[in-house]
Amino acid sequence: MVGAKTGKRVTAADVARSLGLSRATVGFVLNGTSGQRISEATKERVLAEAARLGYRPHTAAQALRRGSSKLVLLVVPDWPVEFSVGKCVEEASHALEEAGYSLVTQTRHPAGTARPLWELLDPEVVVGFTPFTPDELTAMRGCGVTRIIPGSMAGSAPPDPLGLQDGPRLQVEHLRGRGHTRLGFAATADPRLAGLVESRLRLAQETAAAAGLPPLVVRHVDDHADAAGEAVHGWLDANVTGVVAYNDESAARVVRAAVRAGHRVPADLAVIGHDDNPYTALFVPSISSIRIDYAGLGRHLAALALREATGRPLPAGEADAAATVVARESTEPGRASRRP
Amino acid sequence: MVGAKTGKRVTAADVARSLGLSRATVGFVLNGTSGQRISEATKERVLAEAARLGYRPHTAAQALRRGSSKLVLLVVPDWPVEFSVGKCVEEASHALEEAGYSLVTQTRHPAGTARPLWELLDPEVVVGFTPFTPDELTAMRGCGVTRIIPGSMAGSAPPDPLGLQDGPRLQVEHLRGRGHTRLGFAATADPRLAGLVESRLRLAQETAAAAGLPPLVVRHVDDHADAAGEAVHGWLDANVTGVVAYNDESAARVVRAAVRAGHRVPADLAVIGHDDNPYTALFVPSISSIRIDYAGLGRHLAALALREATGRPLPAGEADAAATVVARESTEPGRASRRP
DNA sequence: GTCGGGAACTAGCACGTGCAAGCTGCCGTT
DNA sequence: AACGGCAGCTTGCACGTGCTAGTTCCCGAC
Repeated sequence: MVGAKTGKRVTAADVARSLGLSRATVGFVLNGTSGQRISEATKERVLAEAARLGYRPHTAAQALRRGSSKLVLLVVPDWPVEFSVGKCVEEASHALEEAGYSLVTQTRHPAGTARPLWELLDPEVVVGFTPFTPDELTAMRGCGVTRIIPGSMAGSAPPDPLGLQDGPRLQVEHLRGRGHTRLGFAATADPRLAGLVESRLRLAQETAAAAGLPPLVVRHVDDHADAAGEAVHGWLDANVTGVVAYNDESAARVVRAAVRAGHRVPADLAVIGHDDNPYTALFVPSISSIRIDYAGLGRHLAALALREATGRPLPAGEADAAATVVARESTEPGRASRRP
Repeated sequence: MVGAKTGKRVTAADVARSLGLSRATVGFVLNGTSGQRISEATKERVLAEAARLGYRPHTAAQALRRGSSKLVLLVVPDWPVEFSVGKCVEEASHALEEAGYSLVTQTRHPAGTARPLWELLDPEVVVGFTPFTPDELTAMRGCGVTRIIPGSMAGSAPPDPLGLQDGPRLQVEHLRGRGHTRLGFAATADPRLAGLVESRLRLAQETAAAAGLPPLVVRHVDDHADAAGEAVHGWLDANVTGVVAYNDESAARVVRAAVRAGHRVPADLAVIGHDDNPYTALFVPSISSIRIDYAGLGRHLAALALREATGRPLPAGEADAAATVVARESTEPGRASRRP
């Protein structure tokens, strides 16, 4: 920290000069370059002096010299980002750090007026929570970004390697396992979430179709004051007994409307949410949900990025437990189907 | 885009070689360097060829050469980040872009295991939504970051230049203007929000004290199932007639509990929230709140950062309208104070 | 003719780093 | 004594850019 006084940056040359060594030696020690013969005494002197002067490698110079920025860019959608996503990011950057990489996140805005960060950070890998549009892909390629996750749709790789598609599948299978065959889907009308709603609905429909169930009856639960009440009414009229909700908030709207209308949850209508919002456990009845293992997802994302950047293979058996069902009262099987 | 085929980066030297010019000329044209005599024809040729080859300046090389990264780092707290904060970021990065700067955001995690970005991006300015801890400040200084907003507490500058402190002040003044003198404060028990709750409460208490009002009666509204109900009861027992809520969710809990207990809002208890969540308008009664002009806040942050980085002064009269009261039914004055 | 002067452009350094290739002793072997 | 080998270091280039200090060339003035 001594050099900090001057305001000038402390370079490796400063360390070398201060010790009467050459810059190369200092570089070898600081990088731990293999195939070099440096005496233990010199190594220690260099490290001590670097610490004393408060040396910090100049990232730009490193990036220039080695041609790679050691950066991974994570593009986060413009959803209401809950704590859990933060956890995912935290975990991912921690895992990347161990490999010498750093994570920068950018929120993708619908307006999209701001210049994307991949233009100026030239990251080695760009990771998106959701697939990129063709426009974005060509833009990235034009900026020299070649490693992109999820990969181009040209390959036959599954479009969603992040385990996010497991949620809707688990919701449907959970209800089916509880004996429900006619299902509803509770959607939100928030336009900002339209893409995600669409995506989750599609996955749910696919799962239902694959299981031989009829298509889910879709209702919006928040486009006007009593939307949820009408939705519940509509579902019961259509003999729907189980509702897959877009997320926990939608699920809560359904549960509240059903209870207020004098129906029993889950006896008349079972409901399962998504995201395992802390509040779901507090409801009466408590609401079943899908818990995403965001920490695990973060590690998985980091592993994917590292494989892309360094070629190191994925650690085995990590991605499977990304989503799990948290069964609570709102889908409890034991409750007899009776009206008060 | 022609050069993109090779996979190699297109440099200014490539453009120069392709035109039979020197690299310096190309540099002058691309940077619009003043004090240089370049013929109009050459300028056009250079620009056209650069575009044709898909030239993109190497950011790391630029940063190395000019010694500045043209980056501004925005440190966002680990709150549940709503859409509105995204809007703020979007607006700020747009404003910075016009000055040639770019915005990178980092979410500050409580665990803090990940290495902070200011170490490796060396941004010219670091902007925080909330003041930095002394530890963070010294860490930044050690990394060569000298321009920090909010500035060090050593100076007597107001600790919150971001206009965020206006919210609690406006809440108290709004209720006082409606004739309420004994006020309550509805806090959340979420430990992750403790710092922010503390901050808003302190500002509210200061405003109340300055206005000659007694201290606000603080109650948590979500630390157990009927916390809000008990809070309402407690407030009414203490002759509280107006409640300042930490945020809109707290406000909603208070309103719901009050209505369920048969009280009138706002006649028996007026409530004002904070953040102007879209749902507040949908409640019955609709809930008054504080609207933060996030777009304006973003522009203000950008202006602050630019002043710090370039010395250009702040555009006048921007920061004043950061927070405004949105008056709705939950604080409506006309409703006579009567019980049914 | 030559000479000043300006328009138009170029040579080349510096930024801080990573690393390939080379250089200097010293020691053991023949 | 000559020599090979090796530990331990150094010299020096390259990365792509911004910019200062030139250089060349042409044209008009004397």
